[in-house]
Amino acid sequence: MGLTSEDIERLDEIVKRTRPLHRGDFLFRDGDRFRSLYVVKTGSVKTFAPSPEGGEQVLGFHLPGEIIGLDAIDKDQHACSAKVLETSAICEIPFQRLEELTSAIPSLQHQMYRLLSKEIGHDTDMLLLLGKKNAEERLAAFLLSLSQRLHKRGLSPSDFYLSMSRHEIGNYLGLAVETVSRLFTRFQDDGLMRVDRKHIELLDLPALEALVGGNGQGRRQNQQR
Amino acid sequence: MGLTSEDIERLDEIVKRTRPLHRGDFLFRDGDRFRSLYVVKTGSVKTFAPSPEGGEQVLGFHLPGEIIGLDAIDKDQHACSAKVLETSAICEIPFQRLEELTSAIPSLQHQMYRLLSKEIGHDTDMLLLLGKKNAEERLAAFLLSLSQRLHKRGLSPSDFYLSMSRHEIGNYLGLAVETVSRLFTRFQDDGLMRVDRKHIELLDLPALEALVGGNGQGRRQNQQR
DNA sequence: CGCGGAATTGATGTGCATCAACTCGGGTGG
DNA sequence: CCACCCGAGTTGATGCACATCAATTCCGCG
Repeated sequence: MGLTSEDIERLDEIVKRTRPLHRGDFLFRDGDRFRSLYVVKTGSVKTFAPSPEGGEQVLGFHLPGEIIGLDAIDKDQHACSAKVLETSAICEIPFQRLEELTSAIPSLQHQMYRLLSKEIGHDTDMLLLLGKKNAEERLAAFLLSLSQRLHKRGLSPSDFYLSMSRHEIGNYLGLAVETVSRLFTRFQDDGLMRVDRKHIELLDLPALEALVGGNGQGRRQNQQR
Repeated sequence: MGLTSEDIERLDEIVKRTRPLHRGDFLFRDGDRFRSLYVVKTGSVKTFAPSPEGGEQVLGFHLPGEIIGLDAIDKDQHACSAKVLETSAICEIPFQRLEELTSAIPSLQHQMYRLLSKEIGHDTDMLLLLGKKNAEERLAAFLLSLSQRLHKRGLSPSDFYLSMSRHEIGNYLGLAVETVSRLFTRFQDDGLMRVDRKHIELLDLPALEALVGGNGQGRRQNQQR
């Protein structure tokens, strides 16, 4: 990716390692001044924004290797909160230092642009999910997303623990808790997965993929031609 | 914003002015190699992505002053298409040239980060909209968004023409065409607005704002505490 | 002037939210 | 160490918002 080992070292120097955080801890809260980006090393974090009516919208679940806080650069202030879901190790990257560094290292600047751009791409995927998919497709997509992201980090793509509640999953996917619960049992009955409390085993990845995309007749699609 | 007039001039030099484009023209298509960002000077553009089932998801409508293509930086390839909705003037900014410039001008780099970050913020708003709002709130939010963006460009915030079809609005908001149509007539009956074909007059901005946020009892909210 | 797609309007169906009741674990304090 | 409690999760019954289906009207345009 065009970074020399010397570059990496310079980047490494500005990263702060923080001691492990625990379930319920906040990385930052909605309204806080923006100072740093955060990278999950181990564990998981959820981000969420308040909605006008007093509820909240879960914006994402962040797994190892993923970065948090990019949306706050614009207003120099966080518009969402980040809460740790389980004991986690998080690195902090002071943004101002990072900006100085990216000015000096073009390839690092390019990486930053890509990172920000990728985040936009993810959001786009979620828009498609929320705008056009039915409940079944949403949950399947969610499970596959977790699976793929864990796999990328060398973890099992088919056997893992959910660090978030059904309520949080439902909120994230725009579904009621009950719907999430029912779908878990349905998927299990159909032999697609095994569910025991927080423990998930995906038994038939291809079938889940077929559910998300190919759409063996899901929702009569929202009037797309 | 920290840019000297000399900086501006340098930026200006790399911008290409293109001759006016017309309804139906593409700025780029899904799959095209990424080369440039585009800025709408006058007119409007819609971006949309194919969905697996062959339909499409409208990702956004872009008005004067707004930038298009940021999501393509990551993969160096466009993941969506951009189609001109009405006769429009569009500027093209070759991204590679821009990157060279932002390397040299820290404050310009900062602006770029902010721009990308802001885009993420917009997407976040849409996620909240699609995940938590009912049809009425979505359409009200859509109208207010147009109103505010036009106003920012010195145009009337309460009297304008829609360059997109009801179908496209519905697609964007995750609603059926018929629902959009019915809501327009309902809003009109309630004295919130006047609708004549593509011509829109917003008669009661405060009431529309109340619909979006304050929620005088919209949908019994999706189980938020 | 007549065609065809866009928009409106009405009737009907349904996916999922909501309401309600019950179960299950896991943590706590006696 | 166990009885209790309480929030999380499951399961079932019901209702509603919005999609879908079906006509009809309305321009825009050749």
